[in-house]
Amino acid sequence: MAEKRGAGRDGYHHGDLRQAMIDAAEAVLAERGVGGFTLRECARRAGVSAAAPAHHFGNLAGLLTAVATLGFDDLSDAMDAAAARASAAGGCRLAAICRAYLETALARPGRFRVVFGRRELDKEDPEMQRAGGRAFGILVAETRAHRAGLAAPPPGVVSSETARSPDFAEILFVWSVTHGFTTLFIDGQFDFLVDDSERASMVSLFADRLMTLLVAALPPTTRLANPEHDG
Amino acid sequence: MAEKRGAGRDGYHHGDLRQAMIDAAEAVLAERGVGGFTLRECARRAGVSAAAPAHHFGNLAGLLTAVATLGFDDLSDAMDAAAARASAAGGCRLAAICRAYLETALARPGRFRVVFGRRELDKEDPEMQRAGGRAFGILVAETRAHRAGLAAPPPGVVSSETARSPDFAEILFVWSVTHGFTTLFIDGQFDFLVDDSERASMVSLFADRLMTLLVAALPPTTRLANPEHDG
DNA sequence: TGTACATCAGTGAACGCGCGTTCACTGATGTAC
DNA sequence: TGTACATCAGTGAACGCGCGTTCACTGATGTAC
Repeated sequence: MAEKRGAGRDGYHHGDLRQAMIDAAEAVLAERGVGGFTLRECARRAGVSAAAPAHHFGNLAGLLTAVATLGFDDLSDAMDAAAARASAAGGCRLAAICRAYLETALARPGRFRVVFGRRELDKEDPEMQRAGGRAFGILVAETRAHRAGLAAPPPGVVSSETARSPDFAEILFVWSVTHGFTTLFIDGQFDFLVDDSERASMVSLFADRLMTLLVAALPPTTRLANPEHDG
Repeated sequence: MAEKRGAGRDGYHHGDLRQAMIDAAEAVLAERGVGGFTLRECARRAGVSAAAPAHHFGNLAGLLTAVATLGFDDLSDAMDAAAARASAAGGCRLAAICRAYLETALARPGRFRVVFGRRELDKEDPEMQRAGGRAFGILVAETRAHRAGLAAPPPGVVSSETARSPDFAEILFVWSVTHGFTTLFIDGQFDFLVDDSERASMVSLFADRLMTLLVAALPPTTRLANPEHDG
């Protein structure tokens, strides 16, 4: 568990400590969760002194921000891939991206909690802002395309005025169902309802039924896409 | 902020340290959130040594469990009251309890996070189990009554077999939307979309629209209440 | 009405812990000449 | 091809902190007789 080696390991310099720290962070998150996450423990696993990470991340928030950025991009990648698969199979893209959101979180709950949780991140970090905007943009675009009856969203439709758009409530609705189920599940709220052996099959079963309800709930856009609004 | 006095304060014995600790815990949660919550800080605010709380709560988890129990009962009380008000006004009870859930969380986000978060609670505590079951029971009963077109749920209908009932997905759906919106909101995920001054009005506006979508999404029960199932 | 005594609910000091960060330092590398 | 030197990315020790919990203790109360 020590002895992570980068390409240029020479006994003194690590070679790729930045990546090694991020890998270690993932492992710590998986084993101990966000609450047990510490800089020193990550440094220990990367086989490096407690002071070394400061050269790469500045401080704890810097490392967490890097993890959150990865987490956002993971969500986006998973959603994009799921949407493409759904299109190819003639399925519902919106249900597919919601399910991808859930599954990404289940695969790495610790990382998911860094992304959406309460530990201090560097909110101004441009990489993280980009990654967050990308993920949100997918959700917005797919929700709109679904309501408009389009096979897939055209590129580049998401504006920064989303919060004032007439379909903001529908977007939040989709996000809320998906995020709510995900959060309740990974935080163990269903544990008292279903025993361990059934939990995995429960996700699969209920995720499908939830997505069906969700998709059915969304009223289609009443006019053609791109109406004049906000006049 | 020190000098909390119970009925029997005598300079040595506190009188009602148990209640004072819970009050202090609420204040700490409000100011610092779950992450900054410590036993010592609560003891300080209650004006008592760090060792004193052990006589009442055993340990940190004991205090958190007491707070979570209160949190559950708060949710239940708010939902019950909202449902009664909705009935009296001829409104939708289900939308009313969901909105009450949201508003209870917004009023005390720290406490809400203790209830649904990741800090260690004593899961075996019978009072907390009772309170949790009560809150969940309201959600289940109101969802069923709504789908069945009843004006209000009959008393005592919630069985422990909820997870196997045919309407479990609908129940989880209602919970997910409500919990998801609540969580996203209190964890600041909408901050980048809406500025501070607009946030309060946003809750009010979108909560209504979300509840409308949610209620519209629920298919009515196809048969009369209480079909034979699970045979 | 008095008194011995058990019990309860505090005190304050201490234990041992791990944390994030800073600091002066040093080993290794790359570059200018 | 050799060498001085700046820069980068490590080290290890230390700082100061606050935490949860334990421990022997003690002040106050209530109860049995």
